Amino acid sequence: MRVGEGEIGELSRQRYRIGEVAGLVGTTPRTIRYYEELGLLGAEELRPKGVHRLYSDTDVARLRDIVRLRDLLGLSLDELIGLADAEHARESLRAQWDGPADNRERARIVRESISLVERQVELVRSRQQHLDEFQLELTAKLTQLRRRLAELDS
Amino acid sequence: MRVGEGEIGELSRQRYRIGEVAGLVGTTPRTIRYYEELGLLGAEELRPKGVHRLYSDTDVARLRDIVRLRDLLGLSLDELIGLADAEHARESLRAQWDGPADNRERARIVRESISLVERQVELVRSRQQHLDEFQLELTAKLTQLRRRLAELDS
DNA sequence: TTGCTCCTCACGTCACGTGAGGTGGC
DNA sequence: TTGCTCCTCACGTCACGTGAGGTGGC
Repeated sequence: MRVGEGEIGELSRQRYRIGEVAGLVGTTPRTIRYYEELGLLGAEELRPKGVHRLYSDTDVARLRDIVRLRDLLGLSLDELIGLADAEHARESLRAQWDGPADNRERARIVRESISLVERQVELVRSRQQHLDEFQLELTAKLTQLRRRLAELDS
Repeated sequence: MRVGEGEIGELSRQRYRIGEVAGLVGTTPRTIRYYEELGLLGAEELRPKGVHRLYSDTDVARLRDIVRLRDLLGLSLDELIGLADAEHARESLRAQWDGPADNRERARIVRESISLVERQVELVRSRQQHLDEFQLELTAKLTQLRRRLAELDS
């Protein structure tokens, strides 16, 4: 988190306002503020009170992931904090990346990210299974009902 | 809802206590009471205050469906009320079934049930699609991370 | 009779929604 | 300068959780 920078060579250092971000990820400003309060987006960044919040592309990507985890897997925010640490790890990775070349440390961080993403994949799979079962029951119900209807119409 | 019955020929008129039901469907007594308060289980049945609640097999099946809809699709209780009316329709169907033979009315109820179940199937499908997309992104992330790790280890 | 589960308030909590009143940037 | 979006309290709401104190059935 370098301050007072303005170097050349930084592509797409786009900044978004909270309303834009909300629109991009499909949520509300209030929710984003709440997540910041909980520390879900990383350090509140010592923003002086009253000043408008600004978000980067990585912030947007992170929020999108969080919202998806929440909506698709139904995780509580407490559980989300654990999984969102994957992004935290990746950020510290990026910070490391430009620093001194400690490949051991870099590998450790990458492995940590991998295991977190693997856990997410597992959760998704489990969800899909439950949905598959549910769908089977529903279609069974449907054929049953249609059979009954056919009997009535005859 | 006949009272004071004890006829022969009624199979499995099993009655469950609220704690048993909670265990069977994977929720808590408090939640079941709350759903009854909202009318999700049909008429509160004029139960005198303080008397223990008793549930039938169909109540259990209904609750199981509600809980699944809630957990897998993330529906609000307001939305659930609409979908739970499928069960309501089926109950009135059953009531009709033993009554005078009005096949037209029966067919109407069955068609209504069908369309409600079809809506549920649609919701499930849409969920599955989103999960599929999410999983694709996650596995893409994974191969990316694994590649990076391989580079580091070399 | 003794436990265990049930009952009804009723307050607490989590994850935000919704104004109220005011300030800031294109 | 005028709107529009942003800001911070702060109270409301939805979907329950969690005791407190008491009653009921095997």
